[in-house]
Amino acid sequence: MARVGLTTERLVRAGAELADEVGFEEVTVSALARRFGVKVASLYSHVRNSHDLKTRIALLALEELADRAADALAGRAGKDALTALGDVYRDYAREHPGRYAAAQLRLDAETAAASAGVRHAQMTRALLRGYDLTEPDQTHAVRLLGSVFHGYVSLELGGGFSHSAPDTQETWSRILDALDATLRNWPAP
Amino acid sequence: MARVGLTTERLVRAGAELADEVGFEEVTVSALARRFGVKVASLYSHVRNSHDLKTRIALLALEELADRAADALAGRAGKDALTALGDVYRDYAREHPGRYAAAQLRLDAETAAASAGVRHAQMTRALLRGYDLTEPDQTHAVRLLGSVFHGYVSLELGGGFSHSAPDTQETWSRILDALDATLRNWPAP
DNA sequence: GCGTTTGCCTAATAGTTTTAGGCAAATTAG
DNA sequence: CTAATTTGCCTAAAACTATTAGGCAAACGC
Repeated sequence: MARVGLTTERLVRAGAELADEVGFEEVTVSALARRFGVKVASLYSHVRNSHDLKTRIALLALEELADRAADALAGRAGKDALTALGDVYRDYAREHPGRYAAAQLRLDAETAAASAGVRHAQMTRALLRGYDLTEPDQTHAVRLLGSVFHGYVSLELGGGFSHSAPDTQETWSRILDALDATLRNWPAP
Repeated sequence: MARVGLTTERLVRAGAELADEVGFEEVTVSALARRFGVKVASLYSHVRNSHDLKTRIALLALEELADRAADALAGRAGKDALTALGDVYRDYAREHPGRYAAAQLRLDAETAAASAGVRHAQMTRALLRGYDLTEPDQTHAVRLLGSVFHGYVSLELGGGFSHSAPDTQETWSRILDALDATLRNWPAP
């Protein structure tokens, strides 16, 4: 029988593409097998099960996102960095909605700790060094940024701001302005 | 054969409970039939299909949430109202994680327009009357609030802020403070 | 070439979704 | 109060997904 050359790597990569095309929910072992023209059972030598496959796609997305973030943040500080980081999340979600959804998958504590998720937290903290925040306010601010970025991106992607004026780009800019102002002038408790 | 007394209403309500117990993802026609002690096919007289069931659960959650919000906002203004609304979302998500997840389901435009989703937007706008914002800033602010509330709640629920100091209640308070300050002092473009 | 590893296969089991058609219980009518 | 009708839940069946066990042949190491 002709061998297609399946590897875990190729499966995960194809799974990520599939997610972007049809949605992360629809990524299934069967669909992936179909895409490679092999039988479903053949995938089970390369991924443990469906959950394992999805987890690996999530980890891939988290890494790609962290790589982009690191790139975008290099040499930037203050509002410039804030905008760059926000844009990384927003652009990634728009370019790769399936991967972005995958990145939202709940990982168990151990997997999460070994994932690129920690880099994300570190980079957000690094960004905040451009503002004048000390603990515990820095942590509060990390969480605020995470909330706004994730919340905005997922609402926009889900059509929550659908087709109504003013356009979403304008809102996004104004939200970044507002965030910058908030961080520069963090209110006392 | 003994009749159990299935109705669409009862199915949706039980589906919502099931969602809170095992997660919205795991709400399945089969599981619901099991819960009622009837055969799977019997449910198809009351809900069109699996997607219909999930949609109805989502609509229920949106309504419950809107009712709570209306209650909480009555007689409040300014930061008081802001805190009350934020707490409604956060508390609801903590009490009913499955329903909250359901409320995030992507509805098609028509269904969304007929849902309690529009009440949510209206209430947020009403809240903003306590601040000095005019269009289009008001819309930007509606979107900001939606992003922060949804983003924070879903990250907290997903364990994104897991078990690290400072505790999430403190962060939540500080985020509400920051939002209030931002709205009182909305930055010019 | 020969043996070993490994990749993909067939076969089988189990669970979910959905449709079609049937019988009996509940409801309405005469 | 029986008879007719509606309705509720059932059985049966097809299609798809997930997963495991075991087999054969291709690729590789010598």
